[in-house]
Amino acid sequence: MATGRTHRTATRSRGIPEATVARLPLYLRALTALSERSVPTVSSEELAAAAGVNSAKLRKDFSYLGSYGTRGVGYDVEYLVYQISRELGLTQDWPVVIVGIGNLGAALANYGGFASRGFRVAALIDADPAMAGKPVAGIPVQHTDELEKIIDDNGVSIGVIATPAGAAQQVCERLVAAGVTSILNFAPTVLSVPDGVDVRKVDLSIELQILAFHEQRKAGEEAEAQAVAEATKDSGKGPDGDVPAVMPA
Amino acid sequence: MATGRTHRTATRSRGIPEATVARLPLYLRALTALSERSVPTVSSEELAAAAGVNSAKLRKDFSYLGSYGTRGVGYDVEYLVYQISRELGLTQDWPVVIVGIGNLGAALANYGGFASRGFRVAALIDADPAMAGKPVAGIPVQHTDELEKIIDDNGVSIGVIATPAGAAQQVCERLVAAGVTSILNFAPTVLSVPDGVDVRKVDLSIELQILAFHEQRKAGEEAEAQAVAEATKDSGKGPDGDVPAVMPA
DNA sequence: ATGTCTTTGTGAACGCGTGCACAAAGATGG
DNA sequence: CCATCTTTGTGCACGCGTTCACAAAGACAT
Repeated sequence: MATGRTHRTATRSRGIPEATVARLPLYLRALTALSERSVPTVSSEELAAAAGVNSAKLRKDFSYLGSYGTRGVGYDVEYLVYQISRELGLTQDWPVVIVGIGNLGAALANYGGFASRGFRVAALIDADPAMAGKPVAGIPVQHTDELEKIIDDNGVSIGVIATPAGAAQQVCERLVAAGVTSILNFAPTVLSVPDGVDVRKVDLSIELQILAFHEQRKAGEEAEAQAVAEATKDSGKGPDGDVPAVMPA
Repeated sequence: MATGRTHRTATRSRGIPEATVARLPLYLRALTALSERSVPTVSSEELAAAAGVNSAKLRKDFSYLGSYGTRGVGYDVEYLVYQISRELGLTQDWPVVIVGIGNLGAALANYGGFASRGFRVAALIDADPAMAGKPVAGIPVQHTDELEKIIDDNGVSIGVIATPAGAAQQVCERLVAAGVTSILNFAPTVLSVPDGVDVRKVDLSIELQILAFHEQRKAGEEAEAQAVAEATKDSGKGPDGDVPAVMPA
């Protein structure tokens, strides 16, 4: 979240590092799967494999929460599920509004992963009057005019923005003014928000571009000389395809 | 296990830090906006503000690419757009397949951000025979049986998985076997892939859970004493509000 | 009870990323 | 041509996150 201001206050929060917080949901998911298979206990090694992380990292992560394991045995699955859920605040109900019911907004509204983890879609909001009243995922879409009232009535503190980029900042400001303090932004824009408001960004285009970078590098390692020759038509920059160390000024 | 370290050959890549690569698309977007407004040059300070990052960080990021700025002036917008595009591999065409045309898959297919950045949706693939032939975003959906042929015919190296969690690993293996080496995974599962294959994950549920954590903490800072008193009914846990260190099992 | 075996919890080292602060580079004006 | 002013490029220090490696803790068998 490079968006707004410093989240320094958030980092220091409670001794739990941000990186650890980001992994807790991962552990929780793996643990829930184990729980459904009625597995009573699990070792750090096994759980780490299921979550796709290093076992030492997992143990250190858990150590921030407390000593919930038993040496020689492992972790009690049910107990750990509860502890992590509580730590993440999932034992309470989080009403969420989704603003912008296009393709993506509709997909989010239909996404089952929300309801199963303490999140409840309190309302769907769209600026298009033609959408108003139309049910999406069983919930009637409401017009943007109602935004403030909806937030207030439902005590919503988490908002999801799935509008076009042009509308995102304005929607963001209205959400914040109405009392929302956490925003999940799918619009390809940098949102600026006041201190105390958390913004997380999900950007499909950026993820693909990062993949493309690595993909290009992989391809370049094979047919490298060819690519360099191709790029040499440049101004004074010359071939930079692979020269790793020094760069010509 | 001697040195069970099979991953991270990618990190060292070309001297460009991973964190920098992740920001390049951000800069590129800001630069493109400037380009459309016909702004000829931009200083690191201005561009950093537009991208929502620190200006020193931006300059350091660019320094990994080369010396593309002019002291006392700033950066030439067009030139920088080109350089970053090239660095990210966006000057070439990347055919992409999307597997799993549910709500999310359809949203992705309709997402304009792909086409505008060198990505081309080569095919939509779904396991449901009823979907076959049905056009989504103007592209007819094809059945999973065709997967290998599609990948091969189009030279696809990037795949997007938008299937249910249960199908993701299997789809992943087929994609990889067919020649895909970069995967963007929207299914809430940990994919295991052979070395040399890059996976990036986008998980809506996890993002929300991270927000919930911060939101809970924010709420807890106000009515903290009350929450602690409430939680004291626990086993041996006692007040967890701020005692991070020792802890009886 | 005692020894062995398994697995946790963590101290310490290391590497990466960030931000400061400044010298070098170049533009601009006289 | 020289002085001044702007802005880049980067050396350096610091803090966070990751990983190793091992002692402590407990289960379990004898």
